[in-house]
Amino acid sequence: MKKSDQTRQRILDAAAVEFRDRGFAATRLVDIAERAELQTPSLYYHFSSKEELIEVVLALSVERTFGHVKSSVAEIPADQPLRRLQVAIEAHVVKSQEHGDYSAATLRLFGQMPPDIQKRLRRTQREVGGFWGELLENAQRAGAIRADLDLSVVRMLLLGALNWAVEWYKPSRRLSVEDLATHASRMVLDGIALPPG
Amino acid sequence: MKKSDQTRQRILDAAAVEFRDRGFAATRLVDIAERAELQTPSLYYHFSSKEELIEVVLALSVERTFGHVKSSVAEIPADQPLRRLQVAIEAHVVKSQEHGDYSAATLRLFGQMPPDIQKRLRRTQREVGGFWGELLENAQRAGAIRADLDLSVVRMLLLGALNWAVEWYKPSRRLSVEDLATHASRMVLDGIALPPG
DNA sequence: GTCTATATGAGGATAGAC
DNA sequence: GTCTATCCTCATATAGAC
Repeated sequence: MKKSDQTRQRILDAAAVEFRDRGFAATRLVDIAERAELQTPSLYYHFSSKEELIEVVLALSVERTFGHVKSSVAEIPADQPLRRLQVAIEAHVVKSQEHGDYSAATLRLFGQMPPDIQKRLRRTQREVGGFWGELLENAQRAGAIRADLDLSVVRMLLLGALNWAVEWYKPSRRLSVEDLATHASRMVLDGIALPPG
Repeated sequence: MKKSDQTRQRILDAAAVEFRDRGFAATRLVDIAERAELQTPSLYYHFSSKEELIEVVLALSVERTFGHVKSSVAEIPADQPLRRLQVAIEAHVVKSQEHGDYSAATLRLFGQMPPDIQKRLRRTQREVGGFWGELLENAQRAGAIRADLDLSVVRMLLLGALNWAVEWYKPSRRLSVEDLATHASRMVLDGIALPPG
């Protein structure tokens, strides 16, 4: 890796944290520069504007998590649709926590980005939505999911629960990321109520 | 209601929309003033600063939804803990959608507010958390919820799914708010998977 | 690649009339 | 209560040296 790439990475990591904590407009380039340990104008060697910075942060966030979800699911045979769903849920939780700064920044800022930025990012978002939609549809067609559920609603409730975890989860001895992921998949798939009887 | 109160309400409604769409720092007082149909300096007759405005929006948001949840749950006997939980979930969904501008603004901006504002608002947040925690604990003690679940994790996953709905749900003939609420309670309580067999 | 120095525009807040 | 006019601070972005 070239030195330039390392600096670029440092800037992005710093930007993710600052954007998450302060929001887009309130984040000053000098905050990002300080965290990345260089001077403000040096940022412009790597990025052409503050908007380009946030756009890269948001794009990386989604791509990383989704990439891991896709590859994890690919390892499970298609004839185990419920197991595929479980793996997807747990992979999503684990990976989004792994770069939680980026995930949380995306969660908070995406909806506030100017329309042109949102438009470019929505391409990936649709791809993600389509992938989860297929996972759910395949499971429902196989009779593994209740037939009377609206899967687009389920998908959004599900992703809401998972994505929101970056807002509150902090790794601890009591609750590992894997425990969190397991709780998520169990709640969504089996529910929290004890089956009657 | 005095005229002053009406204007105050118009300003708050306008502020919720603008803050939600642009974030705190990027929202200009002139945007809020235009939406509320007055001039920028007139805002200062009703509020002493931009920060006071956001703080009132955030406080109102949580109080309204939580107030409705509490009063809805109070109508259900304590010996039906699962039913109480279901009612709480559905009340939370319905009421948070009812003033969706405020809810979405809170969802996006709370974590970005300066520490002193967050601190003051956390009092109510803890109250809300405690209430949901008791709902879950009572149900678990009554044997209605799986004994091996960490209820604080369940609570946060659950509220994440519900709160995130203000980001994506739009009322339609196909899916009423009540349908959304039902889907949420069913997913959380019973899960989406068909019981085996 | 990173720096110092600076131009420039914008928005929160106040003064004071009506 | 709401207005017009204005102050003053501050942050993005650029110029240009090293």
